[in-house]
Amino acid sequence: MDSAIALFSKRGWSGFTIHAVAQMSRVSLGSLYHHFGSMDGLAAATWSRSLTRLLDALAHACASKRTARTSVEALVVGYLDFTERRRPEALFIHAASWASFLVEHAERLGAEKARAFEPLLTHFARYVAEGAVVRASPSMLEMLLIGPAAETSRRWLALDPSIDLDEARRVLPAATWRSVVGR
Amino acid sequence: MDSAIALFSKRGWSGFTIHAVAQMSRVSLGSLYHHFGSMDGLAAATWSRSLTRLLDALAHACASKRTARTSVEALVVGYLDFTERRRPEALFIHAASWASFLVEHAERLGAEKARAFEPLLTHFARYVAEGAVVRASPSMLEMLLIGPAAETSRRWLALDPSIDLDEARRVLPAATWRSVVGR
DNA sequence: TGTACATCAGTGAACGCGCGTTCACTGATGTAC
DNA sequence: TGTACATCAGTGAACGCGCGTTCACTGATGTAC
Repeated sequence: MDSAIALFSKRGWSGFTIHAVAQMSRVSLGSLYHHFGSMDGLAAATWSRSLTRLLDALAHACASKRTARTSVEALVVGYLDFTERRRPEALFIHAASWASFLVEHAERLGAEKARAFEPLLTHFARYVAEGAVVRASPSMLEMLLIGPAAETSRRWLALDPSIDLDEARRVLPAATWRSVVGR
Repeated sequence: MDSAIALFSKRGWSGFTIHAVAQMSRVSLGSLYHHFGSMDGLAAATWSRSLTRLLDALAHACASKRTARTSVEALVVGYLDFTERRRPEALFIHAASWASFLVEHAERLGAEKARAFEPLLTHFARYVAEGAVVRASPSMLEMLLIGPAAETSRRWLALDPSIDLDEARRVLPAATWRSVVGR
């Protein structure tokens, strides 16, 4: 899976083949098939592991915060930090959104995502109940919380030179907070 | 290009082949190569046309607005409307973000995007200068303005059942405005 | 207007590369009694 | 402890399908004089 991530990061989809993964990882083709079942299975497992790491990082960033505002700001900064520090994995998470293996393994991947997402849901549920953040469905709240950070990450990962993650860390946390503050 | 969009929308990347486009459009392979040069060229032209349509729709939605707030809200609603009404094209715009043809034709596509983006930049530049919206780089402002709407569109296009575009139209415009309002 | 030629638009069978996948196999480890 | 067998992990050459691309070609349109 490390090789798969590295290959995608270096060569994009065209370098993301099971032959290349076998060669780079020094694991035989047969062994890859023995453990992952198919190329799609390998891709799905890799994607799931990366997404879980992102969600764990976000949950960890919020866990110690005791107010709605500091939690929101930690979430945004955590997202940007993960993007910068784990670039290859962040890239794969975003780029694979429309790949066929996500559809084929949708139910299993969805369950794993839900499990990794649960701590964040619980953490923010309190602030929603208290009225500290806007009353909206969990999904809409999620869109507001991660929308700007996710879009910024995507542009940065796509090498857009006009995106500066340091500026994003200065501007986005407060702006995101303003967008979700209750009342 | 219509066939390319329709094929991608129906069958995803695996159905997006130049043979399939030739068959569906009843244009010969040779003719496609005569006009587009390659499969990548066809994909790039298709992507560019769709993105221009989106940006034109957004510019049109804002053009008649006379205040910062109504402009921001029209932009957000315009994005969501485009996603719903032109689903296949919106899907292709998002899904192609990490395709190889974008890298290969980066400079030409970048120039075309900049041209289509210009009216929006001009429209909002006034509000930035007046201090009606936050002082931040144009890129950061763009992330705040389209981030939540873009993320919502992506999830909806990926068939996430928890995303309701009508709720998004009620919640996101005001929230987005709060995130960018000056002072 | 006619003739000669150049350019452009379009055709589709054929090619060959690279990809995911298969499969008969080896060797190591676990289990029964 | 020894024997027989089953299961699991791992191997890599070989296969065949489907994809992007090529190319020799036809016919229509434009240009020169």
